[in-house]
Amino acid sequence: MHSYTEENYLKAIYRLSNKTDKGVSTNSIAERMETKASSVTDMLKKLSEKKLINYKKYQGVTLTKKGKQVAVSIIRKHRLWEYFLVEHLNFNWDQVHPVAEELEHIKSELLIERLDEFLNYPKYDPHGDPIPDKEGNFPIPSRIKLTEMSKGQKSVILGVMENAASFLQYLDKLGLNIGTEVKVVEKHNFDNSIDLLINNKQTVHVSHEVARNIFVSN
Amino acid sequence: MHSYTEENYLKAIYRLSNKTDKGVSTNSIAERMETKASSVTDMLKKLSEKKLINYKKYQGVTLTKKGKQVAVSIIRKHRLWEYFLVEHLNFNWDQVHPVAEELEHIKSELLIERLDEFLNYPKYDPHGDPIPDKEGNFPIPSRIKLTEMSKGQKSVILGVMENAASFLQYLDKLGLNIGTEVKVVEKHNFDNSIDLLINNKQTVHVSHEVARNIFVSN
DNA sequence: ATTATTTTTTAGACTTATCTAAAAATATTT
DNA sequence: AAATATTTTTAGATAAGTCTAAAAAATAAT
Repeated sequence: MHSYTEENYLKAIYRLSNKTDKGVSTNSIAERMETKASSVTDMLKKLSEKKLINYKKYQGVTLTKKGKQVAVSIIRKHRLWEYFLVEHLNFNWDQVHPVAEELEHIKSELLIERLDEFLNYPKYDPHGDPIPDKEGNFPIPSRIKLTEMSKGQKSVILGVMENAASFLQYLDKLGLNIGTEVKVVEKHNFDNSIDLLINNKQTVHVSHEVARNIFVSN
Repeated sequence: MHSYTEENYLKAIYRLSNKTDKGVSTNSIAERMETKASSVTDMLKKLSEKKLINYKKYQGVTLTKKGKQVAVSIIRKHRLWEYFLVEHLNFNWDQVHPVAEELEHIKSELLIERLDEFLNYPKYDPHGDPIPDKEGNFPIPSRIKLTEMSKGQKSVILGVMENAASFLQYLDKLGLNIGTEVKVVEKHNFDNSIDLLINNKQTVHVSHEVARNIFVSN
């Protein structure tokens, strides 16, 4: 069907598409895939021939319906496996990504349906990212960035934008996890950092950079 | 580390080694891998350079200690995944092989250790094949072929030698599964077929070809 | 022990995905 | 708008794994 590599390109293009409404540039793909622009161009031609992307030279690319379907199905597999690893094999949330990166390419349809059933159709992965269903529909998330909360407001952490292990470990250290209750005690204008009261117990200080990578319930 | 393809060659050589005490021939590998002898030769050179096999031109190959370790670890992963698929995802025993064939190449050490723990350290896969432990040691099997049973003897089915889906489905139809109690009612000399009483209920007739692919407890 | 057959290896070509270096197109600056 | 800089594409090479066709070695047959 599609090669491991093709699937990874489609996934990368999908992710980048969500950040702009224009076409995705060759360089941005190269950067994300940690490869060279010339390699990207070669692959774009191939994906275009397979009708997985819309591609005109120098114009940037968008996914076709078919391409989007493939991308979403890979993301679905990735997140279901992450959920499995954390819930059943006792992985930490900062350990699952590289393993799921491999598991997401296992081909069997039956496997992923049965896994979904076994896990009881989870809606969010361990990082709080939404898991699309079999038809490719995402659960409607009602969440805002932590930076958008106002002073005195209370909320619950739903997920993160950045999945790097180092970031997740830092959050663990601060005591910030999925489900943690937070209240904005103070917002500092000079650097946009925030003082948070967590679970009505201790207070922690988070930088703007950290806060903008955390989603809370709305 | 080792490529998907290298791992498959090592697995094939390991399996073939168990059938002869001489070195494994190029042609036999080619047949098993459904590839051409010339491709096999190329790969043998590569595996030899990596010290995974002992190879001298025209002589046939054997696995080195290192090569055997890799092969056994792949088999371990394959069988643990098969067990998972049948026990937790409700796969039938004739559906698991192709999926496990992919899953066995997932690299994470932690994954397979945790999976083993989650499954409660099973000793046999759904086909009755022994699962080596982390150190590569197989459980000592005490089993004989169904063809070796004598008239009147009672026993329990422990496993099969042939894993083709069509064969497994045929066994299902006959009512023969892992754990099924069988008693040899009659052995027919002219074609070596056997009449079996299963679970003290119905009697079935199995050909020599079928019987020699079934393992029973000793 | 020579010939014939089978097995195995070599040589050269193809495919997929990658790279470097250079050319072409687009964007930015003055 | 001309010059400069950036982005993207092309051309040609490389590595892994495969293939066909032919050569070399080993085995079997007369």
